[in-house]
Amino acid sequence: MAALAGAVVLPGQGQAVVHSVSQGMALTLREGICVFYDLELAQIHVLQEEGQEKSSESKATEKPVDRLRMEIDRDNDAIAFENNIQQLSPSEEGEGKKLFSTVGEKKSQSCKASENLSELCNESKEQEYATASEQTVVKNSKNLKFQACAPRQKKGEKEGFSCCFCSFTSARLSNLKRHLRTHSDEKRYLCHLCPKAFRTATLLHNHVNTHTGTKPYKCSDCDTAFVTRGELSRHRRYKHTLEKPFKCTICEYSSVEASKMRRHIRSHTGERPYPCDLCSYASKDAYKLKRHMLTHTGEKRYECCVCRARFTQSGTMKIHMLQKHGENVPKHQCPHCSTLISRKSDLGM
DNA sequence: CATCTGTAGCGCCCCCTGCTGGA
DNA sequence: TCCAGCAGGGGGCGCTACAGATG
Ligand SMILES: [Zn+2]
Ligand SMILES: [Zn+2]
Ligand SMILES: [Zn+2]
Ligand SMILES: [Zn+2]
Ligand SMILES: [Zn+2]
Repeated sequence: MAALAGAVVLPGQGQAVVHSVSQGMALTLREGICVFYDLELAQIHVLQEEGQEKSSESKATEKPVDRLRMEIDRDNDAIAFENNIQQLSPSEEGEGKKLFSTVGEKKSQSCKASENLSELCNESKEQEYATASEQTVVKNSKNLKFQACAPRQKKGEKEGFSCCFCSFTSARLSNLKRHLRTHSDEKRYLCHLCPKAFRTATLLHNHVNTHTGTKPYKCSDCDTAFVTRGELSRHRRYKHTLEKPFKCTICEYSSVEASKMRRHIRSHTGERPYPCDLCSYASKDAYKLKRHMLTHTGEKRYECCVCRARFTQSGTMKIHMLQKHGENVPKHQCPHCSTLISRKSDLGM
């Protein structure tokens, strides 16, 4: 298809990573379709804030903040555990705006903070490394607190158990208990191949599989395999079922992933949540900002394997390959004369 | 309780496209 | 005119974190 000049295989393109493409199979997305409603300002604002927060987080990559938040978390734990579970009236999500609203309220909680834990955890903590299959317990004083945290089911209202740290509610006590762990920094499942730690055995198992290359979930339609079921499911939607649950209400665009829809929505709103620290540029997309940063550093990650010329973007190098080193590279012919132009964009004048 | 199953989200990288300005 | 720089919109995947439901 398309693929300018066909699928030209570029011999070892510099440092570019070549991803294998897969193909696929069939499966049904059970749930309905999530519609992105017309830019309700409120929601957009939520998104925006979230985006900014994220951008600063991601580009900062420093830990100080996280450490700070972790400490705050610890304190909260200490305090909040007494108050414990509360009954909250959920009733949050409206039906349709669902996605946006969930997105909006999602990040909330300081749950995040507990995520960069692995790095902190693995430093000291006498960890007895677990084998791939089994796991050992890392001593963590926090456990005790949790044990003491006896959830109480409030009277009347909606029955269910609510978390006192966030808006989470569950009809099952067991799920609430499990949820509570997300507010702690405890990660008792240790990888024996790297310093990472996880909260659940499944998580560790999946992680270890990424080390070993074990991919239990094979696509029946194309032989591509994945570490998790979710990856396989997504792959099938992309390659085989073509299900795109997320629909834009402003245009015809639809996507397989919610994050793609959010990215797309920004093309409508013009929102640019990822500002550059060094200039006035701001991006709608985190990766675009990263790419932009290369213009400040001068880094040229892509090298032509033939002439060693270096380029800032993989696409630019690819074009270079075609124009300079490609045989029978189709040139674009000017519709008005017989001139052959190597670049379509140069046809414009 | 552990486990299965499915989703949410972030990140990474690629693709293609189109414009721009200097050589 | 050529060509590299560089931004916009989007596809596809890697991996982690969780929630609902079950045994
Ligand atoms: Zn497949
Ligand atoms: Zn590991
Ligand atoms: Zn749209
Ligand atoms: Zn900049
Ligand atoms: Zn070259």
